[in-house]
Amino acid sequence: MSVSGGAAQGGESLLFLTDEQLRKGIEAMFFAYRGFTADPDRILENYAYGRAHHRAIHFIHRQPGLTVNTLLSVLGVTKQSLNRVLRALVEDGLVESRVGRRDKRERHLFLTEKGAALERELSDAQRARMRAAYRAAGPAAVAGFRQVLEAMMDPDLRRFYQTMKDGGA
Amino acid sequence: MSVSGGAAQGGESLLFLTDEQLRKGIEAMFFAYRGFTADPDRILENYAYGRAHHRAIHFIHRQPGLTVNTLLSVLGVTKQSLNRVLRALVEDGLVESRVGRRDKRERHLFLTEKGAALERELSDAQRARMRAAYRAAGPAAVAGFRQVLEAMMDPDLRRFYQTMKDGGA
DNA sequence: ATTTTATGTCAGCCTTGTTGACTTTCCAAG
DNA sequence: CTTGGAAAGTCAACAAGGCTGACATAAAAT
Repeated sequence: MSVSGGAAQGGESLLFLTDEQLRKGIEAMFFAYRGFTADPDRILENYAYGRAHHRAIHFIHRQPGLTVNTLLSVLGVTKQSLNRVLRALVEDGLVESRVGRRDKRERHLFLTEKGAALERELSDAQRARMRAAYRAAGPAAVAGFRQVLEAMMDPDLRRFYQTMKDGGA
Repeated sequence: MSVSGGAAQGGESLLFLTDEQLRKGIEAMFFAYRGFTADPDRILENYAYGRAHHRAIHFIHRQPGLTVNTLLSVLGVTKQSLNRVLRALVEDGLVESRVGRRDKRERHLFLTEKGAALERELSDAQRARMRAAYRAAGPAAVAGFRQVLEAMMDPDLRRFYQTMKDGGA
């Protein structure tokens, strides 16, 4: 139940590790994620796309030329599921799929200008909320926010997240 | 695109508000949320339940006796969608639905012992990851984490979140 | 008493996830 | 040069969990 005791422990109180605090953290994640996706979701309704399309567009923008297989593991869905989404985006002219030069089995994905425009619209909205939250909380809180989130990721994804740390492709 | 300039601003640098930093925050949310749901999802596979059941169970545990309508707005789904989930949980004997005493239109929801057991199994797993992340990041980071998440919520949900701040019902 | 509102249920549809089976393309090893 | 296997794509069928619309019943309001 409570964290190895409950009262103050060493030099630092460990009260932030109580079940109650952890529960609040869980709920905070849940509610915040709702807010996090709300604005893009509203925009996507105007096109005939969903969250799945948004995610694909986001990472193609972030790493132009990434392969389908890479995108698959980043998104954590099956190729069949991604394929449906990708096909729609290619047909609609938002994404270009180029056969690999070295390995022609691979398809490298790029946003077209039209795709980039939608990406901008979506990420502008999402960043606006993020910016407001960051500004309200301040730089120290933001650092903590990032630290906790990183610690929460699965190791594989954390590695991926960190390699694309501060630059697109 | 950078934040109102880019260089240091007032007393504090505003570099944490650049588009790059915001993008990293967005990705951190995405990857962390995957980790956040991974453990419960694995457990739920053993029963025939999904994330939707988990969410219902979580909030019924947190506020025993809450009405269907309240749960509806907390979860942000339609009553029809919730109904399907709730019906399964009631039929399987995890949730009890009692007619309201004052207003007999309302149904008040409670976990049975069986429901409470599943709740424990799920939240133990989720809290274990949360605890590890909290411990790794430290109390100051956790405070920041919570601050940013709160700032990211829609106002209505933030109010709800805060009212059930530090005690179930 | 009748109408209106709140609540919950049922039926049917859509998106997006899943598995499984199969083909095509192509690299690389025998 | 042939063959084995990886990468990619396709088709089909299905499940979870969103949605809307129609409807039943209880409570409240007129």
